[in-house]
Amino acid sequence: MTNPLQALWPCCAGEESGTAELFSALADPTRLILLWRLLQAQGELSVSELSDCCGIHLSGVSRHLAQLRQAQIIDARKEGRTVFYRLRAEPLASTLTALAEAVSSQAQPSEATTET
Amino acid sequence: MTNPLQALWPCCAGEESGTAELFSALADPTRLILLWRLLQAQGELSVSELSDCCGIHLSGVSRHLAQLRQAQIIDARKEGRTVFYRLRAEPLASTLTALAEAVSSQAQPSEATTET
DNA sequence: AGCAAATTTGCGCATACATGCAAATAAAGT
DNA sequence: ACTTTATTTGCATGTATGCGCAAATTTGCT
Repeated sequence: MTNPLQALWPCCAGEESGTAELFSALADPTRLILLWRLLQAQGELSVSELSDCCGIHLSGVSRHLAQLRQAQIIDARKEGRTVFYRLRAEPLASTLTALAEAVSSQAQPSEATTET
Repeated sequence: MTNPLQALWPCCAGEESGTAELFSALADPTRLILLWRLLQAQGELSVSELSDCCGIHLSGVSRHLAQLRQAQIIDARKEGRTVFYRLRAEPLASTLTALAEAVSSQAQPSEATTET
């Protein structure tokens, strides 16, 4: 692998580019709302609770959560007939940080970047 | 806007969720390769140069670059008949960092997470 | 067993996206 | 003017994605 960006995200089975999978999971307004809700909650929320905040059918919410879960961004815990989801900080935070550092290490034109 | 996650990414015209647009731009293996190439280059690269590293047609590369450009992740500069692209560090790096902090502030149950 | 609640899954549909190819621009060079 | 080079854009196509609705599944209650 000549491309560390591709490998930044260690999750996602045997995919070609795990990082792309991570960003795909984050690339939807509804999923961002769900993540934000989980962030606010500072803990677990059920599918029903989560579905209150986004204007789509509950089945859709369930699918979105499954997607986030598969991307290892959130965790699920089943208690009785309800399923509780919670945000999983790592390795999300570390990956984003690493990415930020990689980006800023470059185009940060300390000098010598004579543009137009 | 009750959702800071949606507003984290200030670019992208009048879109509903700029952050989702940002991640959409990053959610493709080819585009990640291009970004990595620009990172390595530590400067500008032309479309032709960029297209060497990813296995798709040059026209596709051009489209991907346009997408990254519209997402304000890269900048373009035209010199003669060639167009040079370069990575734009900000606000990408800041946004990723902010996101990482938001995420780690929560599920990191180390201590001090005394919520509101 | 029978019923109700919480969640997931199958299906169909509409829309978005990535891609290659060929044509269109744009800018030089002859 | 004609030709060559660099890049973009139109078009067609196959594939992925988000959605609602209804049915299936799982679990708890009586």
